[in-house]
Amino acid sequence: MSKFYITTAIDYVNDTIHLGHAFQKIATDVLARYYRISLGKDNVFFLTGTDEYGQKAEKAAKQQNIATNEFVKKISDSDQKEQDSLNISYDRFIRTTDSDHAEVVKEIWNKVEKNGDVYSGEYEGSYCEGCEAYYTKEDLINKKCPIHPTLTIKIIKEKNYFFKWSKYKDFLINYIRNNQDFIFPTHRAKEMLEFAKNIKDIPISRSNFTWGIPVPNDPKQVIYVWFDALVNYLTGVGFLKDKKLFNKFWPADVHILGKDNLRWHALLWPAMLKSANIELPKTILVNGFLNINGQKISKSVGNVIRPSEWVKKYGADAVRYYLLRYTNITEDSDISEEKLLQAYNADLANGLGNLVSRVAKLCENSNYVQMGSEERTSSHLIDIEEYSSAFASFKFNDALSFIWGNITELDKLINEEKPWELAKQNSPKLRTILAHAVDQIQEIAVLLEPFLPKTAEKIEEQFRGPKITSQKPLFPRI
RNA sequence: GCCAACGUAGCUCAGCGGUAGAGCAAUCGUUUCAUAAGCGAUCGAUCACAGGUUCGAAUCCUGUCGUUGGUACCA
Repeated sequence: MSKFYITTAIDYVNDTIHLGHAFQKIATDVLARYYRISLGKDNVFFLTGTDEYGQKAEKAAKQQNIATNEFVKKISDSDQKEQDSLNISYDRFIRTTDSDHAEVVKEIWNKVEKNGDVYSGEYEGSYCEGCEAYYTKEDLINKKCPIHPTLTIKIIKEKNYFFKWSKYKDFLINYIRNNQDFIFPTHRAKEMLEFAKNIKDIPISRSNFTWGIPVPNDPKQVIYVWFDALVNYLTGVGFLKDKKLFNKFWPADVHILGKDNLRWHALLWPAMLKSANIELPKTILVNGFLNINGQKISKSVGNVIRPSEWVKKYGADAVRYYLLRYTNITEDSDISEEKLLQAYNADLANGLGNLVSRVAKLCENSNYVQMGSEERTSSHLIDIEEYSSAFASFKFNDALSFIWGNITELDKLINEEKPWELAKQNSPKLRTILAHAVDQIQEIAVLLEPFLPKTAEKIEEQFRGPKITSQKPLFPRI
């Protein structure tokens, strides 16, 4: 692999992102930072952003009596602030309302249409005016909407443009079967294969609201949000604007997304790309959801926490650490502030922070001078098998366990060699032990870079030499 | 209802056919360079439950229960 293009899901702007979204952003950021080290900074592109069109956004804006474009900007800005608080190192924060995006969406629409995959049709469905949404017959209870049982369900016909999704049924099934790496974890691929068997054409335009990108040559219709949103992955790397950038980075190496929108990424997106004659992304990584204290994160439960709230209390690196160390990215995980605190004290304060303190103080007390502190060749260190294989299979918790194993080992070694006694005896062995300890600390710092960028930087600075001095604790005990 | 994943010590997870593992928490001991930190030891699991296959099953098969996801136009 010579380049790495990774994307997060773009978050829908009906509300600011919470810790659940942060989980995905942090994982993506760790991968981006890891590949920047191993492939070089210029060979990685990291895209994230906000998904802003659609009826829900329009409705939410109306409720708050704000112009829709102002409303979505407000949420998008606060999403970006949340990501920044976590030190997410995106190369572009895309908004689907960005002007270059609309151009790309229209271009894709035209390509798909030219390929004969767009046709005008009529969508007929059971419509609830309370929800402003269609229901399938199975969803209805006694032929009534489950949320508005007093209203009558109307059979509404809407003229729409349809995408010939069904045309790509066999292609999709074969593609998923023949490319085992396409959907990760693999049991999600099975889910998609089941669904693909019954794939039908879908309407990709709407006429009952206006907040969207207009259909080319038919301004009465707007493009369906998913058709618009997925295309952001092309816009983000300069599909029309910057051919050089696009050719370098496309196809995407990893799309990371929540399990709730897998279908669109695993089935609709590849069909759209195939129709437009554009190469398909390599891997779709499905992340699980976070629960807090065993409960779903939701407004109605009242347990929504913004990432920045935890960052304020514990620091970005602590939140990043906790969220990836005690979870499994592909599965649902349960988190709590109490467990975060436990991890903070046990691993960051007592483990990493204390080790850094004790080695620094030992160096300071013995007037240790770091000789020939040449730049660490980070990319070499990152080739450590146990570490890199964890990244290859997206096992962030394993990579972190490996680093903490190194921390424990160094602590043990210091206990055994007792450098403070060697200092009293003026033993020549002291220098050797300290040199080894400093070397190990530097290695640990490199391995930490993707996960705890700020902390790694502080450690690298502190141990660069020639003189190494004791500094304020990295993670004061709480 | 149907399809699928998951269910291993209080917690987070590893093991996926050959005498139950790690880290955290708890308890005890020990060191003093360090953030009342470190290190060692102990405690702690009929591997969801019930059958089956096998010389042997946490590991394969069947069923039951529980959790979660999907079951199309919802971001």
